[in-house]
Amino acid sequence: MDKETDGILQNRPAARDVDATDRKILGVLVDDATVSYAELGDRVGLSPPAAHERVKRLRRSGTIRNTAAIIDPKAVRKPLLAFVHIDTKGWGKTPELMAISEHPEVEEIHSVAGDTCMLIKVRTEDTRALEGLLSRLYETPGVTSTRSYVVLSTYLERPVQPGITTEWPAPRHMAKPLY
Amino acid sequence: MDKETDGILQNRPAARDVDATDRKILGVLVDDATVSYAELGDRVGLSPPAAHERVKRLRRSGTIRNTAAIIDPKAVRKPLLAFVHIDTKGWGKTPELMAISEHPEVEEIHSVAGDTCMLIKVRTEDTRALEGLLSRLYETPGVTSTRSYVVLSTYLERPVQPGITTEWPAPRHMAKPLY
DNA sequence: ATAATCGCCGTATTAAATTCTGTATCAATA
DNA sequence: TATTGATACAGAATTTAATACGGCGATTAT
Repeated sequence: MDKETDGILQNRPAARDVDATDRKILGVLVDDATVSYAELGDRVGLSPPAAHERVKRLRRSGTIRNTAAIIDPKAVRKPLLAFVHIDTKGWGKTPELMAISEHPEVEEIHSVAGDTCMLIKVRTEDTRALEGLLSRLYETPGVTSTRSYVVLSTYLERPVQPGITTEWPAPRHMAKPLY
Repeated sequence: MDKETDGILQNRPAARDVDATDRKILGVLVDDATVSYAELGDRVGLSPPAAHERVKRLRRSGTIRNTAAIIDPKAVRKPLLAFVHIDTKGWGKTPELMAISEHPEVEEIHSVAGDTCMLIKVRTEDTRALEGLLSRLYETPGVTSTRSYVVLSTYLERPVQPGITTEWPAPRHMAKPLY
């Protein structure tokens, strides 16, 4: 199918009403938006360019909001993401923190304001691997467990542009389910 | 984007796990599945054919369940559909039924088994037009209202192939929301 | 009646999808 | 360690589809 470069908020491209042919087109595209305009035209009784025109209009008018891939959540389930509080003897680049950061599962280490402990973000394949990692972490001299952590099972991570978290309304991809 | 003719239930095309690049691809396609493979490749750091291969695999493995148009329900709301019981003096092609069938809003007329009245299916733009039609119908000599009807507001009608209603499990388009 | 508009078709052109071939990389194996 | 096989990729070539364009018939407005 085509890629429409002109935005949705164009200067009002004649918002005709959705007729029977349009509904047939929508019925096809809801099922499978990867059909060619030739096949689409065949199914609804139009020539390829005519079908193309219809779809373009349906997109511009917002009747077709989007054309999106529908993802199987099970297939894209990501490994576990855990935020773990740990106690160390100090802050900064102490030997304990150096040792912790050696583990590839540890992605971030934060000094938490108003608290005497560190917060680390770790990512593992499953709970078993998470437990193994934590026990290994707690074996590090000077590191003690606070038994305070959050474990999340993420689906699909999406990059967030710097700054947009302060925008309002929220950017579209923040409002959509993360799969 | 492409149209995959080979079915999903192929003989197990190596269900590799979804890696970081796949997730990037999914992130793009969830937002907008109309991007070309060239642009998709650009965004995830692959050549167009490589991106194509990845997407093909994601489709075959079922990770990408479908690529569908997302429709604005408000834009495709259909006129009212009403099923109305009416009393007539008889069955068959009586003058009353002929008069009723003259109205273009009347799409079907049924003789109902085990009942002495008729069931007609009518379609109007809105409730106002529906009321007007009904009052006109009831003005027909020999036709009296039973004050029994059902009014539905449909979104998008989809043709149903003859016979499939007896199939099990139900065909996919029966299970999907009708917009 | 006449002009204007709209939606469509057929054709031509452009762009993208798809195929093909060679290559680098990694893993398993002799 | 060398070798084989499989995998994923890039680049070029080919096929197919998307898109632009011109003209026609029907409908609507003037």
